[in-house]
Parts: sequence; C-alpha cells; structure tokens
Amino acid sequence: MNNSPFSFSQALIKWQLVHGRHDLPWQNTTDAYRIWLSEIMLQQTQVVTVKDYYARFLKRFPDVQSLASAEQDEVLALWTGLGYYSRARNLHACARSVVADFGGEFPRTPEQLVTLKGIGASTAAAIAVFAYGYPAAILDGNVKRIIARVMGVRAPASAATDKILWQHANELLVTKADAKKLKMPHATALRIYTQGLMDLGASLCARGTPQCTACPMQTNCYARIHQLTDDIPAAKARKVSPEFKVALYVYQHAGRLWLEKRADQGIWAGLYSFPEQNRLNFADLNESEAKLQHIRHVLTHRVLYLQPHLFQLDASQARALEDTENAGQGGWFSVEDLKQVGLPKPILELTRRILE
DNA sequence: CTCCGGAGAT
DNA sequence: ATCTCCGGAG
Repeated sequence: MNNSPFSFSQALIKWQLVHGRHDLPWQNTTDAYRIWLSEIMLQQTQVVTVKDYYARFLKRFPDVQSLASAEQDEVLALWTGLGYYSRARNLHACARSVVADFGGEFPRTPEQLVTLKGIGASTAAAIAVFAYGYPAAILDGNVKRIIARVMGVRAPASAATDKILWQHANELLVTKADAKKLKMPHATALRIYTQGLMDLGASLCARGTPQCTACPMQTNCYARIHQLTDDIPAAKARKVSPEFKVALYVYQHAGRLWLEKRADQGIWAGLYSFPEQNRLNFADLNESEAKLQHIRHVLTHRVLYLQPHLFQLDASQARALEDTENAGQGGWFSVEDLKQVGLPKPILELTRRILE
C-alpha cells in the first residue's frame, strides 16, 4: 500500500522517461548555443516546423561567434518562412552581445539570461535548465495549459492569471528531495521534468481533445475530475481584425525583380519586399496584362490584402528607378539573389509566381 | 475561415 | 496592462 501523497514532478518524470521525446536535434547536448537557438526557434512555432530550419541554421552558424560576425541579411535569409522575424533580429543582437559582453559564453543564470535580447522569463529558464541544470521554472503555452488544468485555474488569459500560473510553476518545480526519491541528480531531474512539461503539453494535454485516460495526472487533475478540460484554459475573447488593402509595385527588368529592404520596425522589419508606392510616374508605364491575384495575409490584429501590380521596365525606366531617392534600400534581384536575404512568406510566394 | 502562441514596445 | 508581430494546423 502506497500512502505517500501525489507528487506532480515525480509522476511527470516517470511518464517522461517512458513516453517523452528523447531524440530531438537539440536534446542530448548541453551546448548553450544549440539550446538557445532551439528555444528561440520554438517560440510560437511547432517542433515539426523548426527541425529543418534548425539543421540549416546550425550548419551555416555552428557557434555563437560565427553568428555574431554574420550580416543581418544572411541571418534573415535563413529565417525566411519561419515568421516572427523580430526573433531573428534579436537572435543576431543576442549573439553579438554574448561575444562582446560575455566572452563568447552564455551566462548561466535566468537573471543574467533574461537581460539578453529575445530571451524572456520562460526561455531564460529553459536555457538555464537544459544547458546548466539550473533550477528554474518554465511557463510557455503548453505549460500554462497543463498547470491551469491540473491546478484548476479557471480565469482567462491575462497578466494577473500569468502571475498565478508562475506561482504554481515555481511551486510544482522538481525539488532536490523529489530527485533523491527518484535516485537521480537534481540537474538530471530538472532536465527530464522540463522536457516532460513540454512533451505532455504537446501530446496528451493538447488543447482540443486531451487524452486524459493515458495521463499520469488524471486522478489529481482539477479539469479532469470536474470534466472541465473544454473550459480550461478559458478561451480569450478575440477582437475582429481590421482589414487593409496594400498595393505592391513589382518592377521587372532583364529577368530581375526590384526589392527594397524594409525599415527596422513594424511588419516584416529588416526583410525585403516590393515597394508599396509607385516609384515611377511615366505616362508610358504600362501595367502588365497578366493580372496577379491578391494575397490574403493574416496578422494578430489586422488582415492585409496584398494587391501586386506588375510592370515590365525598359532600360531607361530601370535606370530611373535606380535613381529614385529610395534606391539606397533597393536593388535588382535574380532568383539566386533572393536566397541571400530575408523575405516574408507571401512575398517569397509572389516572386515564385512571377519568376517561374 | 478560426485558433494558437513568447517577447518587446508602448 | 495592452498591443504588435507570422505561419501552420484544424
């Protein structure tokens, strides 16, 4: 007869050892650079999407020094299609800071890690745990769902709710005593526990149809016991996104496309795209007959309808374009050139339509 | 179509 | 505290 009280962390670790993921490309290493890179890529992005990007990125930039000395355009080029491009710009800035301010080695505590660009509280904790076995709690979207369900946090998402969830996350974190009962070093227990939270949230404790009957927490989970898994976490009220029409001026000359590097703030910051205003005003500038279909692009708070206008330029028109005051940010791009810079997904798609 | 999701900026 | 960024899954 086992009379010991239920231990969330011990149950999670035992589950993780049997059912968790153990062969992800960023596991089985304590290299902070590799762990950091994976954690940044995994923000708002699923494992299956990250895998290919992670391999390509690591091949080109095997260490923090090589990344720090790269040009921003090349970093963004390797991020093309992954989304949330501020992550790539912050990643680059972070690498330069690690080299310039920390002697090329990532700091070892969440308190220091969180001072770096792109590293918030949860990512700092994940890096500290996986790289250094440091005791710190993570709280990403998966973990919020697990904790809200197990602990019965019924309030919808908000800063106040996050505060409650952080408190639970810290209280649930595997302790030295827990690790001792499992006969493993605390650092090892912390790594397995943290990966266990991620894996349980990505599998059994999914948002839609959680598989509670296979879950190690089922007899101790508030949402399961009260049949509230559909209501926890509570759905947040969504606002309707306003719609915007955006014109894209696509100039083609000698098989190349005119692209301009965007400002370092706002949508698609630092990436290359087509001008949104007509840079030329010749009377004889004829829009191509081949009408390009508009592209619908959804962001969190707005919906963009991108309407391309395609123009074939002759040599003198192309020269006039190069002479415009914005030419400093613009240039002619061949199919090969496009691989060297960052492009938003819809713009990459548009260039393919035009050039193929 | 709708829903989901960390960190930075404001 | 609230808003802004992206692409993929369902």
